[in-house]
Amino acid sequence: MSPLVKIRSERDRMSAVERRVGDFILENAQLLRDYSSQQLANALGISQSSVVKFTQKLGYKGYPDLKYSVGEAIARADNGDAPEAAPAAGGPGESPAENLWRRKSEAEEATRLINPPKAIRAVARAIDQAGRDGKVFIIGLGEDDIYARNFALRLSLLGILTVHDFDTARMTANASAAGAGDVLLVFSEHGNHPALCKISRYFRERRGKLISVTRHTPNPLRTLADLALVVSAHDELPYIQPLLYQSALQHLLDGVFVLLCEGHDSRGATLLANLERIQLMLEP
Amino acid sequence: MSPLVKIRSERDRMSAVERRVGDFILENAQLLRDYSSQQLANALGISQSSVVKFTQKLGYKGYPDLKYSVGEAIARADNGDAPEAAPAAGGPGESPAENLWRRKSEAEEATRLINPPKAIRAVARAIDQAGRDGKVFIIGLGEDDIYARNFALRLSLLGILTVHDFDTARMTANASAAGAGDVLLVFSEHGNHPALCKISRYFRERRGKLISVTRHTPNPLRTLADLALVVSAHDELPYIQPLLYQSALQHLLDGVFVLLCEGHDSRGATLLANLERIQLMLEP
DNA sequence: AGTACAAAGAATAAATTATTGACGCTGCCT
DNA sequence: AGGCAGCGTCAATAATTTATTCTTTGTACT
Repeated sequence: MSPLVKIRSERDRMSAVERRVGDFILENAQLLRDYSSQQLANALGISQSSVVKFTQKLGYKGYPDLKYSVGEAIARADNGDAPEAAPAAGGPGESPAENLWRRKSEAEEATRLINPPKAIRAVARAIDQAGRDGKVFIIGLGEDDIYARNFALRLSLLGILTVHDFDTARMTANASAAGAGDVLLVFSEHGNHPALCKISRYFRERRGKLISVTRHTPNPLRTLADLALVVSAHDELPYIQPLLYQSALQHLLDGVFVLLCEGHDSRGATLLANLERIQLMLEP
Repeated sequence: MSPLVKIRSERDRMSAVERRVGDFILENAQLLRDYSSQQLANALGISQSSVVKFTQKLGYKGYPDLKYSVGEAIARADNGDAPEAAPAAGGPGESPAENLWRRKSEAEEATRLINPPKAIRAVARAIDQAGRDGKVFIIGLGEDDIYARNFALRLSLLGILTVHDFDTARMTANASAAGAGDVLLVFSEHGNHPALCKISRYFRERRGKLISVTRHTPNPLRTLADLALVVSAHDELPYIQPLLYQSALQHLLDGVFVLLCEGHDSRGATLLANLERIQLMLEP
């Protein structure tokens, strides 16, 4: 039980000196942090031993024990978010860094909301499957290439064969090698690049599984896809929005990645081995 | 600032004994309540004075001060209401997604802690300057290439001329074209790739400004650099740690990027124009 | 090799905390 | 009224805990 509540409840049964101690703590709980039992006694003009006895009567082992509990109580009272609650929605005192962080969190949460765990698991399963009996194709253009490249690297570290392209010509060529059991991951923020759509359609004709990663808008690519991951990220500032998009997308992909890792021990082992090998190569 | 986060953020820089103390506290924070500094020392088989020094290095007045802060942190963590129902951080009731999100936040916060705003501003200024009267060279190998590439793209969108390489040969060649007023951004998680160090040294000889982006460890690259950005991210799971690293690093770079954008209206205009042009190109 | 420096521990000083015993007060019983 | 039991307070002091100093050890850098 909170020491503050305890003090209040016992207050009536206390002696005069004890009551003074109790009242002081109730009113100056936050000061207690820097008070020794002696200082507290001085502040009240009483003896140090009275302070200690007070704490013991309340059931604590001694003064430091009570002090610790009061600290907990205070921390619990201002429910942790004091630093966050104050500069809440775009307050003026908010630093740019904190603001950015908050916006990112919002985007990530929004994105998490529109991608049910079921969908994410389905994507992970599909990729896992393709990693066993097939290939994983990945494509993204422009900025999307960055995300595609990133994810492709992660997958190869897991021992999943990935074919990563960043132009439509090559991917068109590669796609002709695709068949059932393969997966194509298309990264396209707006989901309406004609060439990508064309490739996607072609890929589906060859009975491959299509996974799209786009904004949460109605768009042709997403419509084509067997499985669709969608991202939500908005900001009025043109230089902020891409950051949010990336963050939310990254978080989404990380979720898939973790599922892949946790699915099978063998994957984890492969990853570890690969990481070590790379480490060695980079630090001779 | 939560002592637990602080410990995590400093972990890289700690000596072996200090790290043991830190890890013990991170793992047994709730036990600390009943431990004196001597008992803690015994539990770890080290001297009591080492424990005290540990607390002081972290910026606390002494052991009791740290202990009090840890108490607060724990109290804040289990949000006051459900004392036992919701077990502390990392409990089994927590979904993987939420857990990952929390770990990321911690890494980002720790990273923010160890990079003072002043340092970030200095980096932004240096890049901005180079964007006007010079060139910005960027290099990263392996996974670091992803981050380097990402940032390079962002810079070019801002109208800053960037030379991005992902192998040492090319960069070596390019570096010979460097001079005063130029900036080299080196991405290297562990900061001890010999070739990168060599290039960096060479670049500095040519009077260019060197900016390193590494883990928060003492490492050669960071030592060489005029300006150093550092990242803190840890997890016992080998497949989680890279995600945290990336997240924290990304957040750091985003901070720089935002500063660059906000510094001058002209940059914002360039960005806008570029985004539009790209948009058109991708969606004819 | 030699020096400089940092880190850890042992010893010890300082501080804080807990206990003891003395003193005084109040209330109550004879 | 006198005396005594019980409680509360405090000063003194014992015990514990914490902080500092100093020495040793190991390590990195000439």
